[in-house]
Amino acid sequence: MPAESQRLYERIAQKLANDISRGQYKIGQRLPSERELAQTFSVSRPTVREAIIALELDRLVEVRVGSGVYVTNTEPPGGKAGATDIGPFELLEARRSIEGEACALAATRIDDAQLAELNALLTEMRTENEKDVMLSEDADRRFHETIAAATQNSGMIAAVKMLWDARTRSPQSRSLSAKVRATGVKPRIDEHTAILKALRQRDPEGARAAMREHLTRVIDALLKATEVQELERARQQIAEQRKRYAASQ
Amino acid sequence: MPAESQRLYERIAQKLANDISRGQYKIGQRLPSERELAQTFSVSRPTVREAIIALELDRLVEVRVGSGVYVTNTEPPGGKAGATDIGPFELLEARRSIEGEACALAATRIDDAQLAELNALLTEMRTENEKDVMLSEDADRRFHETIAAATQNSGMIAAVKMLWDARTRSPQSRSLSAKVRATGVKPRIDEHTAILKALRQRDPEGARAAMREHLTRVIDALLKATEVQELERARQQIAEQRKRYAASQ
DNA sequence: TTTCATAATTGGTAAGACCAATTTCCGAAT
DNA sequence: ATTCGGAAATTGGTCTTACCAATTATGAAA
Repeated sequence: MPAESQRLYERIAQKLANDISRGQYKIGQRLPSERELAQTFSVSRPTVREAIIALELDRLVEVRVGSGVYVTNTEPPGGKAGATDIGPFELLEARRSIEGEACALAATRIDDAQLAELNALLTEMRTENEKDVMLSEDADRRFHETIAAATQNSGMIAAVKMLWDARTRSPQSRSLSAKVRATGVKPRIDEHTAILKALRQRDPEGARAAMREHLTRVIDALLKATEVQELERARQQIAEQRKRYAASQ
Repeated sequence: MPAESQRLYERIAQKLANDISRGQYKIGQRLPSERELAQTFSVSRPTVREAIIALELDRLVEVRVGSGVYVTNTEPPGGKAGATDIGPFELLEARRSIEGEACALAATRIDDAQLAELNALLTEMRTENEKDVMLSEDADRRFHETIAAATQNSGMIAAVKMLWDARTRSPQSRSLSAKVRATGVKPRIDEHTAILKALRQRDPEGARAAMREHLTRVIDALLKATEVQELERARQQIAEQRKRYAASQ
């Protein structure tokens, strides 16, 4: 019977997880006792225990000794947490909102060492801008992540990092940024300089504004680039049609 | 020994994980048999099995029936990717910044269905507030996540979700929120109502302000709660000292 | 040496028992 | 009638034993 199937406890765990996400058991509610579950599923208690441990490690349930097993979540956290593919414009809009706030927070807490690092990254971007675009983009990322670090808030740091990771991961964003690069748009030195200046002055509102301004311009550049791209695509399509039309004659 | 300790299988799993990351067992190598492990750790075989299942779910090992348990990784994948433990106050500060912006974005894009859902969640929070705190907290989370969803920006959605997941995951945050619950602080209906009102009016600035106000108040409540907690701890410590002093005479 | 069947090993599961923590509930005291 | 305390029932935690199935090792036969 067990053939090449998955293990018993995995099936039980999946059934229970389904029941939970299906609303059979709601958050805060108690599951049937291990003995009952064992009988219901016609398996032994150890197997039920193994399944419950699996659910517990997925933070779906929480066991309280002597009391029972309680539902704490309706779906596993890892479900699609880090794997979401975020579109380029969504990504930039989110960054404008989130990094704008991060920048405002950073302005009140950044220390001189971090300011110096930002300055160094700025010159790096300036010098690398010409020869190596990849290097310059890396400096760009480190610039933004240093600002996030300056907030001294691991939640903000994680959020910013997540967005940049998503950018790296997303095929759409990668190809788009390649296109933008091809159109000659490079990381904007002056905008980054404005951000650094506001941070130096410990000016939260100014820092936020500078960061939002910067990312707004990036969005605009991207829009323009995709416009060009769209035009190119349309032109090609027309040429295609023309050819077909000509061929059918 | 049984005290308030963690469960046996967790300790065994941790020992094994340590041995693995320590290089005691290298990648591809076979672990001792369940029976041997049971003997060396002086526990029963089911317990060893539970520990191995825990390692398996962390993708540290892979079990092959009839053959043995093999090491596949030297450290859990979630090492510090999404698993960062964010402190309660950091978390709330990050949420104030990020969800504030999310709320402002949502105000311009939220549709009537989502407004209705928010309203439903509000009444749910109100009615469940008295009887079941868990349910009411779940409604709270869904309220905030619905607002994030209303931004129609998967970057913002992912960021907000990440922070709430971090809260669920963090032992610190969990215990702290339990403490706060004990002091009688419940999800604030009126503050949520203010947020909903601003969203209804499609007022970005008002929505942002309402959300920030709400989370600022939560931070204040948490501060107060920890103060009380600290006071209690201090009081107990003094009583302890007094007792010892009296006893030594 | 190669091959193949048998034995030994290993994980998978079942069943039963006992312990400790928790909850429930009923009787006694107020 | 209400409240308080403790016993009993419930529940998860762990151990022990046993047997099955898959895999691997062994060794005898070709």
